[in-house]
Amino acid sequence: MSETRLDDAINTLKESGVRITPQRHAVLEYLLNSMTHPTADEIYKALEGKFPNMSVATVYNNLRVLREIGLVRELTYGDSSSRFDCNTSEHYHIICNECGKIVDFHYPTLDEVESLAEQVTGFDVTYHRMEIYGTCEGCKGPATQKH
Amino acid sequence: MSETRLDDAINTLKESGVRITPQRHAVLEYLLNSMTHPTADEIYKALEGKFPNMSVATVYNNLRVLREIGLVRELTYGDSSSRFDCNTSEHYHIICNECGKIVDFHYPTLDEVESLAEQVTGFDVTYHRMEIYGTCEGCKGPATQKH
DNA sequence: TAAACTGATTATAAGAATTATAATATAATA
DNA sequence: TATTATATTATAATTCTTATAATCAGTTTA
Repeated sequence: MSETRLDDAINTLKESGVRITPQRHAVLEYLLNSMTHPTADEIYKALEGKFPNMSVATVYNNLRVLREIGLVRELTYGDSSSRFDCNTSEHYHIICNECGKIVDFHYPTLDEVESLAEQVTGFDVTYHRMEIYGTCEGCKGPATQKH
Repeated sequence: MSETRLDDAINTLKESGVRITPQRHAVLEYLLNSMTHPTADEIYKALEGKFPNMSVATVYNNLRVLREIGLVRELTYGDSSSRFDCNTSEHYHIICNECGKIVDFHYPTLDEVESLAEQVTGFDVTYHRMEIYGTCEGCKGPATQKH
């Protein structure tokens, strides 16, 4: 479905003079098709079958390269490891404090906040992030809590 | 200036049945008087002089206790280590991507977003976080970039 | 006051996530 | 093809955080 997005991303890579290696291509493709904001380790495990010799360092290196070009955004939630997201379509996240589930939440982009922040602080604003925390329906249940 | 806030916080500790040890008191006081959202290590280094025998684990333990009571909020920004904040007055943060500087940014709480999120997702919302990212005035300068 | 109990601190080790290093391999260019 | 530059791999090192066990301090009870 998102062939265009992948092509666009690869064009961006080419324009940046970054080589498109099989591993790099796979990391990018996996991120584009993934809706779950994976961690580096999850990406590594997912591509292990296709690239049995791939190192975890390669995943981190490629994520860094993709982030530097602006194709990928690194997000740190409460848990220990970073999560990675292709920052194409704007949306927010709501996160369950009990089970860690992450659900997309569509809401108009808070442009007003950004522009006011620029005026007040003198920063050049590039983006913002917002997460909502709470308890998901599954974890709200009577005695069925945690773990 | 913020004697009242410290007293309030200590009362909360007492009501929760948590012992008020010198180390715990010091961590709490440091956080209340600090405007910089320090990391655990920064707190440790700041109190090292007063408590030469204090362990880093003590700082982490106390931060966890204070967080569980609700006196302290743990924030994970882009960098590697968590930062801690006394979540008394509601405000947002704007963060410089170049130098990591964090500036408070006052804006009306986004209650509307929370209530809409509850309706749409079925979560029980407890709180939200929003951070704005950009380049601060100091880092915007001509060739004076990074580090 | 003494003894017992609970919780806190310390020192240390262990764990996990990420980054750095050096050697090898691959791709691009002349 | 030869040369050069970049990527990958394997491994080690760092950093942040948590777990463990022993010691210590404060509180309660007899």
